Parts: sequence; structure tokens; C-alpha cells
Amino acid sequence: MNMKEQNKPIEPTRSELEILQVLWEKGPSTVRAVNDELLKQKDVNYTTTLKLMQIMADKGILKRDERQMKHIYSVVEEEEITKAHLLDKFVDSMYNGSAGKLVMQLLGNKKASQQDLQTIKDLLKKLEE
Amino acid sequence: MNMKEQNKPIEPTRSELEILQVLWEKGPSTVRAVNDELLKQKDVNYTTTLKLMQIMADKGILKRDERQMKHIYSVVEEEEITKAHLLDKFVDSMYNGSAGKLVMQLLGNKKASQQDLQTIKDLLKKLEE
DNA sequence: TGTTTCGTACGAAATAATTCCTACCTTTGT
DNA sequence: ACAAAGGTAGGAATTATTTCGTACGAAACA
Repeated sequence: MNMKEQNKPIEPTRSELEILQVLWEKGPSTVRAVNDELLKQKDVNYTTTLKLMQIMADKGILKRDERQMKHIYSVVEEEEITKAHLLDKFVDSMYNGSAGKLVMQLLGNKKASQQDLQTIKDLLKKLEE
Repeated sequence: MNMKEQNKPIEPTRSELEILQVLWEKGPSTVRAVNDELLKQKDVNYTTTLKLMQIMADKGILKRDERQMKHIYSVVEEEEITKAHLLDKFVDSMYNGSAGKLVMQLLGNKKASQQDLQTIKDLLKKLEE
């Protein structure tokens, strides 16, 4: 019944992304749990979240375990895969595909902490080998 | 007449982003020029692009020079500022604010070329000073 | 000058995304 | 057994975004 399109990478909408983030952080969850999480950030009705998650399941972004009355939703695609894809798209469209340019901007920003710098240095060292 | 909201950072929609990209690359342009550029990627009607750019001007994302019949549109905010803002948002929402995590993913990807790596190393060296 | 081409303005239609109302079922607690 | 609380399912309403038709003015040119 579901019109899944597993081949094409997903393009979550803004709201869908919010839900993905909760599920990434919390792991498989009920709609209630996701909604409670979202409520910490914004005002949202329970059935709105329900509907959204149903739609996402329909699209194949989420799957759910219906064995219990309280359905458990989880993310279909690996978190890292989805993020990698979104990052690629971001780099392509914003930095013309140049990862270097992106990092340059990132490090030029306040966003990069000392710890980040160290992480990156270590990573580079590892890549040398 | 314009409902500009200069204070709040802009949240361009998907289509608006496409237009911004053209303007970033080509500099101030007519609607015709932007549309021609977009046509290389997708099928889009001239008046669609016109309308979109008018809306963007209305929102304060673009400004235009109406002195000539062929209006010239340009981007209001510095390219770097907008990109930095979008990058920030991306890091925050996808990597919980950790620039390090993002770079890790980036370097783990095929997306980072040898040149990118060198760029990043040089940048790090410069930051040390 | 007349007509064709190219431009803007603007409203409205078509789509996409988001939100919520209502119905109805199950579980829980009295 | 009954009421209250908490679930799901769907449709419908709303809002945001995208697309395009039509009107009409200015420029190009035969």
C-alpha cells in the first residue's frame, strides 16, 4: 500500500527534519514521546505530529511496529546515511561541491570550538596514514 | 511598501535558494538572465522566475534597480553572511552544533578531495598563529 | 506607422506542507 | 459496567510555495 521509493534519496521537509532529529536522538519512539519532545521547542498539537509521522511512514522515511496499540516509529535509513546525503547536497549547492570552502567558512566562524579544532587535527592525522 | 524584516535572518525556500545561487555566481542580473540560467537545470517559465524574484524583493532578500526598463536585481545580504547563517543552522540542527562532527562526516565522505584536505591543513596552521 | 518582441504587474490556479477536528477503538481506573 | 484517558485513522481546512495566464506598456524594427 505504501508508495515507497527506496531508491531516490529522501528530501525531508522542515517539519519532517524536526521529527527525524528527535528519533535520531531518542531512538524508536511513540508519537507521544516525539510530540512531548517537540513541545519543548514549539507549540504543536498531538494529532499534527501523528499525522506527520504517518505521512513519513507512508513515504518510507519511517517504519513502524504496529503490534502494540502504541505504535513504535523508527527511522528507516541509517542516520549517518541520511546526514551524509543532506550534507552532500548542502556542500554542492552552497559551496559548489567544495568541502574545503565549507570548512573554511566553518572555521572562520565562532562555531568551531578549540575542541572542534583538535578533533579535526586528529582526524587529518589519521587520514594521512 | 515592502515588508522588509531586516533583523530576522532569512530562511529562503528551495526555489529562492536556486535564485540566490544564480545571483551569487553571476552578480546583479535581470530576470531574463536568471531565468536563462535556471533553464539549464530545469524547466521553468519566465514569469515564474519573475514572480519569485518580485516576492523575494518584497521580503527584502533582493533589491532592484528600476531605473531601466529591465530591472536589475541583486542580493541584499552579503553572500558570506547568508551562507554562514545557513551553515550555522545546518550544524546546529544536524550535528547538534558541533562543527567537529560535521567535518568528521565530511572527511569521511568521498566529498573531500586531496586539495580540500590541503586547504584545511593550511587553514588550521594559520589559525594556530 | 504597425506589428512583433520583450518587459513588468498582478491575480489566480495548482501543489506542497502543515495543522487540527471528529470519529471511533482500547486501556485504565472507579 | 461505566467513565475517563489516551490511542489511531482520516478528511478537511489552512497556510506556504510554486506556477502560470492575462493585461498592458515600451522598445525594436520592417
